[in-house]
Amino acid sequence: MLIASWNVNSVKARLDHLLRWLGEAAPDVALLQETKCLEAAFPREAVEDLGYNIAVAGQKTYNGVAILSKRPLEDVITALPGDPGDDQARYVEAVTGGVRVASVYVPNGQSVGSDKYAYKLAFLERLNAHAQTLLDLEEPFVLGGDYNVIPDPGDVWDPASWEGGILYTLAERAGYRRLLNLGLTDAFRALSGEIGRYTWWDYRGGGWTKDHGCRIDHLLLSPQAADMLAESGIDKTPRGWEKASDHTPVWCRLAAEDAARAA
DNA sequence: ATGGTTGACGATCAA
Repeated sequence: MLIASWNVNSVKARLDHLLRWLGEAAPDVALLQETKCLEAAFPREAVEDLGYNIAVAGQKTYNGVAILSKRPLEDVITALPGDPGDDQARYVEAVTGGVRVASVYVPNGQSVGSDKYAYKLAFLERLNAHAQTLLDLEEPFVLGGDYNVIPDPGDVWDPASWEGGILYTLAERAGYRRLLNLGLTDAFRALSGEIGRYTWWDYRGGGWTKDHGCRIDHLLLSPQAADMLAESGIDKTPRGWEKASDHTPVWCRLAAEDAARAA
């Protein structure tokens, strides 16, 4: 089972890229972030024509997440538990092919100390609480998405210049690290010790051309999913396409025989 | 140069 995550930065602006990538990479499950449209405006038909079922948490202009799966989607929830007053579309979860998956768009946080920064840290705490609830089920699950957190110095092109800045403060990294401490596995890091592998390059300042990037998109696996982890990687290809998203897909493969057993 | 670029939307806001 091939599971991928991609912040598309507008599903409508990126529809041709999305369809091309779905055709070429052919993930069984695709977790999308920053779709930037209401559920009714999601290009459902074009995606369904490629054989995908769809679950959406939509919002106009900002945020928006989706799950695409070649298998049926069950037990869909469209908000991260823990704050009924939170109306931002940043979380959708479903069970598909015997694996629970979630598409997560952690807030960017804008600037350290801002209201948005506080919201980001609170969101990470809620994600920790929900992850613990899911861990108690002792089932395979994958929480994939744009975490907007650089975990370690090897995950950013110039750690010294990023020190203490947004995406890389000790508080953000601690909020992310607590997820690992609960028992989740970073699929990429579990199989690769490579530093300098990135998933996001800022549009500003020619980041892509200079490879000034950060690794902020992650697939976090429950122990039962990590036991099936066979392969993982970062697919830089779509970032090089004309009018690209500023993010590129990350993916992992869970061993088919074990995934079938779990189903 | 408190900078740079992109998307949604239609003046700025968010990233």
